[in-house]
Amino acid sequence: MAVRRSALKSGPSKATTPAPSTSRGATRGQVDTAVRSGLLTGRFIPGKAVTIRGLAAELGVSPMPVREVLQRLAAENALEVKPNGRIQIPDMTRGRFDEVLKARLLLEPELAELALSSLDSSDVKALTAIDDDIDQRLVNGDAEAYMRLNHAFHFYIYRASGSKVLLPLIDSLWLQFAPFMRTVYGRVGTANLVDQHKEAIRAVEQQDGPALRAAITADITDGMGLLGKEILLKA
Amino acid sequence: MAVRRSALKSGPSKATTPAPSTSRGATRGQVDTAVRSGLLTGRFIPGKAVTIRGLAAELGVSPMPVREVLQRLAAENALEVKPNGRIQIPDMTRGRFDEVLKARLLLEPELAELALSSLDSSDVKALTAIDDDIDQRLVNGDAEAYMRLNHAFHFYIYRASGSKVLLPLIDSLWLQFAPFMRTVYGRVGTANLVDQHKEAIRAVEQQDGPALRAAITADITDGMGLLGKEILLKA
DNA sequence: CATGTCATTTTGTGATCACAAATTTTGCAT
DNA sequence: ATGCAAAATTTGTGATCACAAAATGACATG
Repeated sequence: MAVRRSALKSGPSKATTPAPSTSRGATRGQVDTAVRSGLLTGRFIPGKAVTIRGLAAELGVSPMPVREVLQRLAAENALEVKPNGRIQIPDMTRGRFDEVLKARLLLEPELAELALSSLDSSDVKALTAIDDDIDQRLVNGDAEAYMRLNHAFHFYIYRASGSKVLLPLIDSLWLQFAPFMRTVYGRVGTANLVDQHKEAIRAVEQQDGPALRAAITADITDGMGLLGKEILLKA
Repeated sequence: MAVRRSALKSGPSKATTPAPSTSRGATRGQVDTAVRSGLLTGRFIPGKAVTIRGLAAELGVSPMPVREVLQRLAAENALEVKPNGRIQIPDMTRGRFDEVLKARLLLEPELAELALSSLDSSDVKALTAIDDDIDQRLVNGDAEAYMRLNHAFHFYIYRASGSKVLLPLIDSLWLQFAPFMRTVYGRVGTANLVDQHKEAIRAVEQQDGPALRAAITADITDGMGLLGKEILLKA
């Protein structure tokens, strides 16, 4: 049989270890990071099933840590456990989409404004670097890299807030809409995507709360509202 | 050794089975329901450790389903996995409290208004029944029953929305603040608690969206804002 | 009486197994 | 070919085990 395309381990096995690699929950952390980043970059297709043994084999670990990670992600509504126990990437529906959009608009501008005072000029530089990278990827049509960097941009801001409550909620939202957005980019491409990142960066520079809030709001509306609704109308 | 006080299996083993009891994830569903309701009624004390084997023994099941449920609840920030792997009820801090309050005020009025059109006169009756029950428990000082009923009141409304996104987020928030609120009620009692439930019911009767939103907002502010902040200032 | 050290116990983690349910494939009859 | 039943496979679940790390308690030493 032909080698099945792996949804994980994309690049040449990058040795990045955001999760503890040698301490208590080593393997679980590794699996968690792998699946999460896979979801956020759209390497999982909505509706497709995810099997414990399959993932375990792909990652070269035993089924145990995979079981726990999948349960964990199911609790965050990033995965769906069907009544027969099968686990799959949830399909996006119009209602779900509207709710995610609404929740994002409620929470993300709030957290961005909360983080504003913790961001200084060095952060502006970092954000600018990410945004420049994004512009590069957009013209190249590299949807996966775009999604990863767009996530990095937003969460660079949000994480600065030091939030322990709002941030996980937003995390859950991104995990829910990311796989669907990937399919959207697959249809319309990434070349003519627009974002409000430069406005956001300027707002950070000037420590302008309302402006940052407006930029994030506009960015969400542009990114999700315009594209997503159009696609979903066909369902 | 003396019989240790069990945090679960409170009453005379009520045969309520909200989760599937005979199908695929039977035991896991049972454990999940037990721990969740334990958290929501404040039978777990913040800072206290929760052990897998301990819970498994209490519930008469093997450690396996407990492991998965605890991971699941940790993903919802209802439990905290410390770096050494130990699991405990998170302590409430001032920052966390403010964030939960802020998130509740953003999400709950929104979802209530979203649910409004799905609520009819029969729901008004049900809500009134719950609220009458609450009034009874308040004077009797039954904090645990109060918490359970207050949760039932709010989520009766929220659930009517049919939400699959906002509702889980709010769920997570309640799991986070409930154990702390229980300790608050333990200090100040429940006799002089006030709520805006009757205003909420009237708003539902009249299908008045802004009024319902205002009632929920006021209820959250009264219930958490006033009491909680006072207690937390001592920390 | 305080304090550090060592043995004992507890605890989470990863692995493996057995089993039932569900899916998929196979094979046969129409 | 087409539909259908039965066999074979896959899959999630719960249980148990072995192991290392951590917490706890006992105890000796200052």
